[in-house]
Amino acid sequence: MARQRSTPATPEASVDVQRAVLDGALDIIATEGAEAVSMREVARRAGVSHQAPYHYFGDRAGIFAAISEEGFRRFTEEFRRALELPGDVAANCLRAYVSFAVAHKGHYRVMFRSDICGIRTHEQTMKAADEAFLTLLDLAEAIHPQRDAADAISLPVALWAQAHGLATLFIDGPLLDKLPPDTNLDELVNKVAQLTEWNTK
Amino acid sequence: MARQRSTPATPEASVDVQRAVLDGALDIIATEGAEAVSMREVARRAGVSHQAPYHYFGDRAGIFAAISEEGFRRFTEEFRRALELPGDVAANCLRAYVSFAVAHKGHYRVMFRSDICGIRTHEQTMKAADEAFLTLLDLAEAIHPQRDAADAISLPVALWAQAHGLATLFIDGPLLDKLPPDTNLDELVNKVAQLTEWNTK
DNA sequence: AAACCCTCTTGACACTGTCAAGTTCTCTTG
DNA sequence: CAAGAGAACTTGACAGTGTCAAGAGGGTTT
Repeated sequence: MARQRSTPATPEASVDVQRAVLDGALDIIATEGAEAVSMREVARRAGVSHQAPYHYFGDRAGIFAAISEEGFRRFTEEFRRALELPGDVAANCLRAYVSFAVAHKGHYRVMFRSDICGIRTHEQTMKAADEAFLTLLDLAEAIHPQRDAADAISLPVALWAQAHGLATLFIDGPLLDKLPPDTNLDELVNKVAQLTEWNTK
Repeated sequence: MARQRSTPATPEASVDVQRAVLDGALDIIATEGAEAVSMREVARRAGVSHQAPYHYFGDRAGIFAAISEEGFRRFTEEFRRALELPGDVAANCLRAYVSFAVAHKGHYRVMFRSDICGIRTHEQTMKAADEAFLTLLDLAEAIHPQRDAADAISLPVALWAQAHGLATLFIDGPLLDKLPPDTNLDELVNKVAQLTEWNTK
């Protein structure tokens, strides 16, 4: 009655454990919030001892860092796809951004919480975040290619703020309580996109 | 050597304890993040037993709810002042919004974290949040008074998203790491305000 | 004087993150 | 093919945590 796993120490199984730990954590984050994640609970859900997660992730922050990294990678992928879609690139990207956040609530909730994942100490996570930031610069470039080189940052920041604000308000904020219950979120995002004009004079 | 407080059971002293608990919590939130708040640590900082905070706030979420409520009240006050300033009302309010968030980091970090303060169970906090939301509607009205009654929500949402996004990126996000180190944040907010035009056709 | 409440305190419990020290398997090296 | 190395865990312990329960002491009311 020592253990349930049939092939415990193979590399294949270890990936399973790693994945199970992350999935367990993501599930808790999405349903109960990041605070509710405990090393022992994710270990329990993964069917391993309370110390197994430490082997892969070092500490609690390590789990969040891994989730953050994965989130930024997937985000970059999806955002790049939206960048290449025909039509209004700003609206397409805003939609993609918010869709990602809503669909990957667990990831998104962690991605911008540097307080819990100690991003500065996890190089891979930082690199993934940088990569994501580059796609944002590409969007700004696509919207307004010949803008002032001396102020290359205002438009990306404005774009990011709008998208990030919308996303966090949808996920965590008290916004949803204020909306009429039959509100279509996709439509609302579209309207916000139509409402916004970037003054590129 | 039973206790240090000279007048323990007077109402005046009780306000002190309440305030000390909140201030201790706010200090921790602003410097280390909300996760780092522990009932016992705030009690220790306030110089009371580990159960005293429970008397006033019920549980951990109660402390966050009280902070959130206080935050929304102060926010409403400051935002209303900005609404009545002469000049570009949208720019004034965006500045006021971001200033509030940066100056009251501890409060702001909690105000939009319904996961940790269980806002739905704290009526006073909800009311304060509603009040704040109303000021936002007033801003939308000031920007574009005769807008379509059937879509009264898009512009407030768009405004809120921009301000909230900017604020959270400044406070918690990885944005600051991406900016040139000599960036003036006030100026950046101004530029974003100038860059934005609300398509009110 | 008695009852009562407000403002706390002390004590206990199950649970948490994490350090330390095994244990069991697989894979490489001699 | 034996031996050692290392990966992938496990069990055990510790201090710290949130919170329930049961007071204790003063002020006010009756």
